[in-house]
Amino acid sequence: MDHTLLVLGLLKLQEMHGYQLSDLVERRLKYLTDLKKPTLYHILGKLESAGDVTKSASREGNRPERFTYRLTKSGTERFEQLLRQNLQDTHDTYFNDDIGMLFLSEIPAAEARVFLEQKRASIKERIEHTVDAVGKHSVGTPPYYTLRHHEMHLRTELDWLDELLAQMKKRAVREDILQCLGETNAKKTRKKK
Amino acid sequence: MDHTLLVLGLLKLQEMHGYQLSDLVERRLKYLTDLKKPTLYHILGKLESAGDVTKSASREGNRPERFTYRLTKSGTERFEQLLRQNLQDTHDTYFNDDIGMLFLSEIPAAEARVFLEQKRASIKERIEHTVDAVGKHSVGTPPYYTLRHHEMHLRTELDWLDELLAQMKKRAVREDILQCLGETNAKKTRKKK
DNA sequence: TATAACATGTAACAAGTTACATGATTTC
DNA sequence: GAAATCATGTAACTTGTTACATGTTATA
Repeated sequence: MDHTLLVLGLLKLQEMHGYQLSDLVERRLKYLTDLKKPTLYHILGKLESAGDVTKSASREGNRPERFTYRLTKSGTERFEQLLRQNLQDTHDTYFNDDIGMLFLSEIPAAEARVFLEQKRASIKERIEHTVDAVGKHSVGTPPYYTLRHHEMHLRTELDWLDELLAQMKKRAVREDILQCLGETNAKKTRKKK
Repeated sequence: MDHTLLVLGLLKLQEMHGYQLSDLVERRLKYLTDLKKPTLYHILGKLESAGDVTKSASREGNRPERFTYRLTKSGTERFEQLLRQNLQDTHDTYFNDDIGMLFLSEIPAAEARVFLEQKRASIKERIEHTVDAVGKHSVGTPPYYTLRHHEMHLRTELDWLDELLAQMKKRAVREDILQCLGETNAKKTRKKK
């Protein structure tokens, strides 16, 4: 994940201290990434030693000291470069669910159905939360678009599960995974080039 | 990613040597994960010292030695436990694209449109490849379901990009990202609990 | 005869996680 | 007076990546 880009981008919008950044990510952007506090502080430390951000201390009363991070010129350049890179790259997305699904025929069909139904219910719940969040944003803002993105993929997840469950009612999931995956034991068929 | 589950599962289907496993993953399952050879050998090493697989050497002629890995009883148990865990867990999926999208208004609209059009083209290509691959599998096999899953998400990606591009023609992407994300600078509104 | 495929790894590094450590202030 | 929130980090660990190292055999 492009955590460095995220941190640079947020600091470009506004200077912030670490906790504030972390809070923003954990509350408002948790559908985007799961950046943990120690990872964030680690990134901030690296950005600082690279000269992309500056750190200035301030204290209110007797509270712990706060360090406000501010983008430097080099940080702004770095941000723009990483942003263009991110927008140009094609990112593969992998679903951890698929790994389990690949071996679905290794457990009894009845048990599998229970798991899938549970998954379905939990996705339905998430969709509702996401729809609520989308409704709070006005069309045309970047957070709206990314939230909408998230919502669309959750709906696809639901559609896929429904397709799978419907087909499981008609036929069992077949067990010959390896054969389906093609020749693996036999000498590979040379690709005629 | 649940790479350990994947390796255990494949070895449960058939004993294999490292290169064979790696080849299978890279050729047939590259839509599922991007497991690299050194990572695979590392996982095999750990499984071996945990007693989940056994390693037996064999040699054909003067070729480099091959080590065939075979699941042990404890490995089979471990597999079943990890599989049930995977099927029950709700996995968050994050899209690296979203991080760039969040800052779309930080570059000129015309440039952004070019990037998005490129992304659209590359996704269209992938869909075609995936449809081809789906067609080669028969319905009811696990690889069919996971490939179909992949295809559906790619189509959603295309739909989303089209929605975004259509709206960008009507209105500019707004720049007030922080305001959209809510109060960050002001004292947080305490949630009334 | 060169390159692709077969076959296995190590070493150094980068990224990220979990648990721990510390201490103040505000709200219930 | 306890719990949540504010605020910052470190240390140890896990996971994964890139580059390197080595050598054989089959195909173009």
